[in-house]
Amino acid sequence: MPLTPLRRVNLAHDISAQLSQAIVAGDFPAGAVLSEPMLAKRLGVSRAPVREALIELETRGMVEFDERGRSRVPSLTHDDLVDILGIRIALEPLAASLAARRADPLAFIDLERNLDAMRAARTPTELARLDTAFHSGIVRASGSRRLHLCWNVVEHQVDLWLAQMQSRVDALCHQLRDTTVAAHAAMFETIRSGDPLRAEDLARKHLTDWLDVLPGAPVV
Amino acid sequence: MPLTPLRRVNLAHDISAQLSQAIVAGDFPAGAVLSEPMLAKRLGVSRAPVREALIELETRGMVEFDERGRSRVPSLTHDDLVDILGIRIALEPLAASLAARRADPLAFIDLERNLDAMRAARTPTELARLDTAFHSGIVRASGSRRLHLCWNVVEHQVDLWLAQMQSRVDALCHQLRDTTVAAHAAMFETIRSGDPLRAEDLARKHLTDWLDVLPGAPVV
DNA sequence: CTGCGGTCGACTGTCGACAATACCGCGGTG
DNA sequence: CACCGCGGTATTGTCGACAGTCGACCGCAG
Repeated sequence: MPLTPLRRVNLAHDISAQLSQAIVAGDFPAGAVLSEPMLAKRLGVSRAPVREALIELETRGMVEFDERGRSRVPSLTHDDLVDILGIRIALEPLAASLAARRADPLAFIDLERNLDAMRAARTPTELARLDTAFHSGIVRASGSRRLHLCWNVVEHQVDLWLAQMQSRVDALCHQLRDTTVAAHAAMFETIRSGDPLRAEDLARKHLTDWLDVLPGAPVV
Repeated sequence: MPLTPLRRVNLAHDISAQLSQAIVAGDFPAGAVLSEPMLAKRLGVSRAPVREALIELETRGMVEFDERGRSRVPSLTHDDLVDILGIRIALEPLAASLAARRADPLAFIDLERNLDAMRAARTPTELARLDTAFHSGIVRASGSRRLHLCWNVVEHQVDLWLAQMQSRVDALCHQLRDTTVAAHAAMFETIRSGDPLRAEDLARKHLTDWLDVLPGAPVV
């Protein structure tokens, strides 16, 4: 073991992650107010780290501050969804291209493991989670810290969307499961083979396919 | 007067803006440690809002936390610059396209004013600031809140870059001034005329031009 | 019954304080 | 002379507290 002694704890970071999960899990529905004392009490900590976590989530668009400083879970509309997808179509092909150029074997392990997990996944929720994780993996494989910062925004938005349209997503995932896995596998192979242009195209195609299929499933 | 009652103050937000400016102004060079007590003392506030501002800047990549929690100004390399430009080439054409589709007259006023200011600008620093502001204006004109969140990351990176390579940037700006103004004017006209495809192309071209000119000016 | 003012509770923004920890320089020791 | 331990200092992470403010609720006058 490399014995990499852990960095000092940071409650704010943990709280941020936990809050994300809670929101995605539907614990705080769209529009819900996240009051700091309430969260602090539930988490058994003081308000300071809670505030810091909320600020972090705000810059990623996972919570919104109203004019009075209260944080709420934003509610997404169908337009928001198209908006998010547009940004993904801009960013992810770049990530795939960079990943293919970089060819980081460590990242490949992650991606491959994700593919296996996806083939074995049972519940649609699990499937959706793995789908997002795969795309995250590609961004990480790109090796661009800044692209990753941007992606953080997008990822949280996607998570939000998954939380708010769970039923639709479940249906779609079930329906598109094989297609998705095949598309991911193709992207992975192309990236591993070191073909940036084709990887870029595949990533774009994979996302625009979603754009095509979504209007057929009008959201809420 | 419309009497538009002001939202409650938030020191953290102001501090964040002021810190950005200070870093860009070269007050804190790359690698400098931004200790919370020092900043709090200089700003005449307590550490709490300073911490919150630092967290916000961290999610935008304008400061980095080391393993011990200290925040530092990141130092950018030439690779980082190419990286940033790559992301801009991914995001800004999308912004231009959306802006053309949206055609928000209010945003147009901003852009036009910026163009005028740019034509009248004297110092290269002023020119660089206006250049970034123009691109920000296009992102704002796109009307996409999420795109704006992503852009925040990029903008701060560009600011950092401007701060750290000031001499090069000054020289380039002076040299490219007319070209830049012309490109901006063309983009503005295209967006106002409501031609998304052409706006997208122009934005991409404007940025890839930079990509071409930069290797000729090796950084540092 | 309706509209108004006053009061109560809750929440945010900010502050100062405390424990824990890592760095720096110094003195002692082999 | 080199090395190790040690205290002082600075900084972070966290906490509890306080003021200001806003919304909700209630009683009262018209």
